[in-house]
Amino acid sequence: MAERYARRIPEPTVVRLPLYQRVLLELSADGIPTVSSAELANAAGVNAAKVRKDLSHLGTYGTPGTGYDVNYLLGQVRHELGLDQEWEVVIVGIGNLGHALAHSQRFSTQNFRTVALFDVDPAKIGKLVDEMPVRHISELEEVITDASRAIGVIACPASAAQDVCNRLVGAGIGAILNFSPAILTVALPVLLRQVDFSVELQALAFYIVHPEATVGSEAESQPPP
Amino acid sequence: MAERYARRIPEPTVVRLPLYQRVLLELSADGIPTVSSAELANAAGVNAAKVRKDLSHLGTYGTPGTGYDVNYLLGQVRHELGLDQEWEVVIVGIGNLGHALAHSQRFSTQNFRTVALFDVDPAKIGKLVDEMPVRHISELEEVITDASRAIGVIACPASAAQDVCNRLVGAGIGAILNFSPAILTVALPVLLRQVDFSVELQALAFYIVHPEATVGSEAESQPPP
DNA sequence: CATTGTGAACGCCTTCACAGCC
DNA sequence: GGCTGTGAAGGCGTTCACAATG
Repeated sequence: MAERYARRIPEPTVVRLPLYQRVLLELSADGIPTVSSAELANAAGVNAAKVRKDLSHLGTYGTPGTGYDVNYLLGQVRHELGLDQEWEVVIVGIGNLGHALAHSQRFSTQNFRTVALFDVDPAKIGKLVDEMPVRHISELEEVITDASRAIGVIACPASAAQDVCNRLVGAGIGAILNFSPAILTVALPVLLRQVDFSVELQALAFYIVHPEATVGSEAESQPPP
Repeated sequence: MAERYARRIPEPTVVRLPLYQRVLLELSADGIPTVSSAELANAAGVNAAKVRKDLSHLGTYGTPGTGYDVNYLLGQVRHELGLDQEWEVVIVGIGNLGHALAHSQRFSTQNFRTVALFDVDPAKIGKLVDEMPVRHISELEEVITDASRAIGVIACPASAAQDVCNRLVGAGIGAILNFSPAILTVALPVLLRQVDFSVELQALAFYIVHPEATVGSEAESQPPP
């Protein structure tokens, strides 16, 4: 089946697809054959209209009166997310966080495979983490095979992040996930996403200080009969 | 100076404030007295109009023709984020990630102070991590003093996350930062934010598979003379 | 004269609501 | 009858562009 052409999927939808995927995975494991948008919405913590609109971007996979076939929809969502192929991940910066990421089940499941660990600290190089040797960053280019389809994870201090980023880009990496609090600059064709713990913490503090600014919960509640 | 009343700040702005705060901190450390919205925007990786609109939500702190006074604006932003007071953080789940977070400089700087570590694993309890003993979750209530102003960090496996969440809410915690991939349900008055590595990874994979869906970079480029 | 603050225009996502289908 | 898919409406944040200002 060929790709449908050029439907652009809104980025908020892209970020919710992994949620749906996870819920569908559980439903599938439980042997549940179909879900309605309302059930899926409830499990994912969003509302039903959003689920239907989101899924409509992928195609017409639902059955009126019945809902969605769990396994079929799961396959479609996984295909859309590229989870039916394998992704190589390299982690740069094997401090506490890099260590945690390297161990993480979540990185290794879902067809993301950590293929290399890098650092600059001579004391760390050569050590085995999760049965993988920690290498010096300079070996980056040698280790990655299909760089344009590999994902680089930056878990080093902010001060080194831009340099690491440049090296990753230089090696032709396709996408970067940056866990450092540095604001990185990359040439446009390289994908870049940011995960920043302290931003989340500070946002929480803001909303504690400003309860009136809190936005309502998303999840749907039972409407009165 | 009393709070201005009931200006609601959009959540995208709230999330950008920590970015500005960080940039301003650096500028201040470098002894730079003023910034324009364009400079601040460039350093934060957003555009100038957004910076001005964001800051206008806090008040009228800029000077036409000059820009913003770095130290004054920094103080205002920090006040708005509640960073001029201290925040107690408890971490639940001292696996690799919890360990990393406990060690993290970022959690301890910025007036976020980790005050307790919890787990259920008897093998971990009593161990010292960062000079702090790991306690059993059952001690949660005893350890937290002003729970409503404390932030609970969930770093345990997804399977235990809802239970931990319930305990945190039961102890009267004010806000929760959830690093597990579980979708949590809480009573409304409790603030909840989610950080999910695998979602980010899957989003990156999506955009590698669908280059045409990529949204353009935010940063401003030099306009031609 | 550089730069802010902000109404207004715009674009985009969310929500509604219902026709259509099983 | 239950539920999907979707046009239309609505809401909200972003961007524009310019009058106001030190």
